[in-house]
Amino acid sequence: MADELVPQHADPALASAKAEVDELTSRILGLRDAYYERDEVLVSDADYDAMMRRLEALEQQYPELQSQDSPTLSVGGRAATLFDPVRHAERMLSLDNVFSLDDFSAWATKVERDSGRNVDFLCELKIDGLAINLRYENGRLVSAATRGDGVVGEDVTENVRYIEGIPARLEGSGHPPLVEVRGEIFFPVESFRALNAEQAAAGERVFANPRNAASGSLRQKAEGKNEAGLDLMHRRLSRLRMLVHGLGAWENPPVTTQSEIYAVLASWGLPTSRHFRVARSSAEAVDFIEYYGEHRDSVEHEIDGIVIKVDELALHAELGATSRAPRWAIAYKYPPEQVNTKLLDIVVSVGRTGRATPFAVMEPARVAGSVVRQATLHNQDVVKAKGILIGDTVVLRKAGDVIPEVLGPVLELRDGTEREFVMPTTCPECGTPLAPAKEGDIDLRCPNARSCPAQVRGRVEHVGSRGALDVEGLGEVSAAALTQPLVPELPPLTTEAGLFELTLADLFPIEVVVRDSETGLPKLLDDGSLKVETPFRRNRQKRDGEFDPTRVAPAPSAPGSAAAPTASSVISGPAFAGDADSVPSSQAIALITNLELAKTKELWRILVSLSIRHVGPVAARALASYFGSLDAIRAATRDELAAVDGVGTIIADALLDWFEVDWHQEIIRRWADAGVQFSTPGHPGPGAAAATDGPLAGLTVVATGSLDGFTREGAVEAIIAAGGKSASSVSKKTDFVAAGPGAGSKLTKAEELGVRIIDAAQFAVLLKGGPTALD
DNA sequence: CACCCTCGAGTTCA
DNA sequence: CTCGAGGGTG
Repeated sequence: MADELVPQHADPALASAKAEVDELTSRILGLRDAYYERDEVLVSDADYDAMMRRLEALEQQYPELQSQDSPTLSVGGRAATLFDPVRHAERMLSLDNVFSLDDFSAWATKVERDSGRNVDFLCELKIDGLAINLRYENGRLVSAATRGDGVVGEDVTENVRYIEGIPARLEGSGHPPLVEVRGEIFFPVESFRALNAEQAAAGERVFANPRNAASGSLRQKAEGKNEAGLDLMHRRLSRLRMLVHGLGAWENPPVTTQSEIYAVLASWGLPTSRHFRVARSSAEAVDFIEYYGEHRDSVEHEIDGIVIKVDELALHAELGATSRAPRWAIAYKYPPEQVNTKLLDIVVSVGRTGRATPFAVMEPARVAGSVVRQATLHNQDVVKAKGILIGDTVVLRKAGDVIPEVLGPVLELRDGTEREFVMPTTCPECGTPLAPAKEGDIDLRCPNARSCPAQVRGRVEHVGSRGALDVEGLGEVSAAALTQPLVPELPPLTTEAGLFELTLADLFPIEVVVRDSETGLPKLLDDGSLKVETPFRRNRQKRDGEFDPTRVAPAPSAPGSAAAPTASSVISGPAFAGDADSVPSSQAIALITNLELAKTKELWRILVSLSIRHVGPVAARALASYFGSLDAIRAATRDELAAVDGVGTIIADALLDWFEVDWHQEIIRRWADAGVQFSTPGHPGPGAAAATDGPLAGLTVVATGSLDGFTREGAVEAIIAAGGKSASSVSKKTDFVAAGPGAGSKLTKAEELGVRIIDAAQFAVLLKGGPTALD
């Protein structure tokens, strides 16, 4: 869907914010002009400050709205006092922005109407860097200046001389005696990563993004530096690059189009971009926009949009310019991949393994198409390394367009009220002192595995998860409901030991406090009492006659599982039909039914659901197929366990340790008593895994994306059933990558490594007949 | 000791 | 889906 590749800004809040930003910008610039040029004071300082603060706030919320001549960028004149001012020979205009394809098309239509004919559009990448004006006199570079406010910029000539690719002297001939060239200075993404790695290693501040790095590098001052400092400064400058994209006034140019101008610039030895195209229609321009929306990462620099210019120079004069921007060009801005937002707090959560993980709680912010309010910070060292303080404005992005990540603070916006994050010494859920699992570990853990509510809740949820017993109806919400105390009684589950003993009567009384999805605070009723829900019971329907539990359809039974219990078999025995007013909800019946189904699932799934350290689906499969039963695993020695392929001494120790613990033994006993099957029927007993044969013997296959005819799980099962190895990541050892639509980085990796990629149909053929069937 | 792999965690969407 | 951490293997 095109909308997804290039999300539309249908957001009305954005549109009104843009109007306000434009209004504020022009008013403030007008006031400044009056003040600096004519010594007129038109508003009070307080009003002026209020306008600036409002503009800053808006730009912080919507960074894409910040124009290059925004007054917030030159506030305080800090940079202007460091570098000498330079007056540009010709005003450097900025570009108007559009934020949706519809708005772009509207602009193109208007341009064609005003021109009275079809128009060719020159499309190029909008580099996220610093606008620079180079002045050449008689072919020699005499001045390089930042954009500044468009009229006066800062003189950075000496620094620019160290940038590779900017000629001190123009090549060829035919250039006017005085010519101004416009371009963008940027930090290539690769160099930026290297720079930040070096900065971090040296304990220096890291830059939030390549643009900041470019700006910081270009604005370095030589004064007061010793030899080593100068050397460092020059090395950093030499990593910068520039691409030129425009030319100041040129009387009677020998060309008629903008694209020809680029050829001329290149012939003078100036660096021009390879990524441009002349579009014969606005539809072709849209193709260009969409293409680079998907391939933003394939370019050496960051891009924040696409610039579309009318190609024909004669039309530039005809269309003219407003006071701020030309009418013959527009910038299409992609939704930002990075935004600024406020770090409200750093909170620590405890997972099922007891690991204490700090995460950032932020003011909700839109990034790459969704609203984010939390992001993991991994551990206290990462918090420190990022240098963020609670209360900071932070840079937020989505790694791989999915996972929210806090990059770092915006140091300029600190006001002194920020405070450092202190890692708690006790578990935020149960108060037990946190400690590393072993000497030297960075991660802190809550050692109260048995009764820490967070860990019990996490483990119960884990049992229901897809990689374990895959119990429909046992997710985050039910796990929390089952493990929360029923004031004043104990919760239905104090550990996972009782999970398979649950009955409808146990679920029936559970009440859950309803929380506001925005604030996370409990909702209150009008009388001030807590609003609660009863997810496992609902009011008896009076009119529709009696409740008939057998009419509630059970979840579809897993293929191959014999004699799936039905809803009626769950209810039978000491039937439970609720009380006078209410009956079990369909959720309650589904949960009990699906737990019943889970008892006879494959041994490896049972193993995974025990939450033994390091025993995930892969190790569990290896153990299950080798030993065939939990008893055999329990009876095995350390060496016998470690003999299993994929299991080493550490996992062996983890298993032995796990079986030692008495409440773990209780889990096994009670699960077994409740009917959980801890063995694979028909398994011959411990021994080498059956020699793998089948069409895929000896082959490693990775499935990614949505493969027609397979679920994710199903594809994995099919690979194993065919005698192959199903891996979760692509490496040199991978033989095939079966990729469907929606495949992401794994597909890229496969292309990089030259691993053979097949589609769903070929995958099916491969499963049946092996690799030879493909050719 | 590299490499490659798996585990575990957090997050967001339809 | 991606990352860091840490295990297993050659």
